[in-house]
Amino acid sequence: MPELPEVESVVRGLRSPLSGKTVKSAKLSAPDLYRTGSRPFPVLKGRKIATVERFGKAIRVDFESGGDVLVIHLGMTGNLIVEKKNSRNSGRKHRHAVLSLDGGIRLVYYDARRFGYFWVGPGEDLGGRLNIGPDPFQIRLPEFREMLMGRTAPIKSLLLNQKLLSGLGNIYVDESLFRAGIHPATPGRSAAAKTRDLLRQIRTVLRNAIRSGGSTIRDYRRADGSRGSFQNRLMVYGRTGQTCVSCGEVVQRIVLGGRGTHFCPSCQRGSE
DNA sequence: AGCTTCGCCTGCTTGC
DNA sequence: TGCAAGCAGGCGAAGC
Repeated sequence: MPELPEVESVVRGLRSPLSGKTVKSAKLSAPDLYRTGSRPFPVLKGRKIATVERFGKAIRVDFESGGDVLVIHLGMTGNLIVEKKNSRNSGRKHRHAVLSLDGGIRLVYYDARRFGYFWVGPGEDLGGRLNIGPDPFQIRLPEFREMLMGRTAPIKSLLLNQKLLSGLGNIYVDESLFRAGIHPATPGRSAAAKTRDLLRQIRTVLRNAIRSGGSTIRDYRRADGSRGSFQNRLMVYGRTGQTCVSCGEVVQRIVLGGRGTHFCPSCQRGSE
C-alpha cells in the first residue's frame, strides 16, 4: 500500500537513473489504467526527462521541453521498477506499462490489482485536475485546523481524504492517531483542538518511515526492487490482539469508513 | 455540500 | 486436501 513514505522512497530511487533520459517508446498495455482525461501514453516518445517528484501519493515526471507531464499512481499493489535491458524479470506477471529509455534502461510498471493509474496532461494546477490536496509537509497549521473544523466525519476518514490532505493512507493514519492519542472515530471538529500535536505527529511518523524506506507489508518495493523496513516499527497497524507498546493494553481493530482501523483503547480515548 | 457505501481487481488467508 | 468465501484497500461514483 504505497503511501507518502513509500512513494517518496520510489521517487528518490528513480531520480538518478531517469533524469536526462530520453523516452524511446512508451507502451501501456492495460488501457483501463488510464485515468479519465489522460492523453495517450505514446505522446511521450522522444521527450527527455527533467525531474521526478512526488505529488501526494502520486509520482510526477516533468520533461525538459515542458508541456505535458506524466503522472503515475501506484494504487495498492503497483511497483515501478528500473530494469536493465536483459532483466530477469521478463517473465513476471502483471506487467502493464513499459517506458523504454536510452542507455538500455526501462521503467516497468507491475500491478497485480490494477488500482493504479497513468495520466498524461498539462502540469499546471495538477492538484485541481487530479483532485489532490496539499500534503502534510506543505499544509500550514491554520489550514489544517480549518480543514477539520465543523466536520462531523471521523478524523480517520478526513485524514484519508486525498482532496483535503494528500499522502496518508491506512497505515500512517492509524500510526499518526495513535501517536497523537486520538481515537480514530473522533469527529473532526472535536479533534480540532489537538491539531498542532496531530500535525506534528503525522510529520514525525512520515519522516521516520521515509528514513526506513517505507513499509513493505506485502507488495511494495523500491525502484531498485528492495524492501522498506518501517513495517517493523509500526505501533498499532497490523498489531491487532498484541499489547500496546506504550501501555500494555490490547490493540483493537474496528472497521471505520470501510477501512480496517487499529488503535489502543487506552491510549486513544474519547470518540464523542 | 458532507458523509457513507459500493465496486473495481486479484492473490492470499480462512473455514468448512 | 480442495474449494469457495472472506479479506485487503485507493479512489471515484453513486446514494442519502
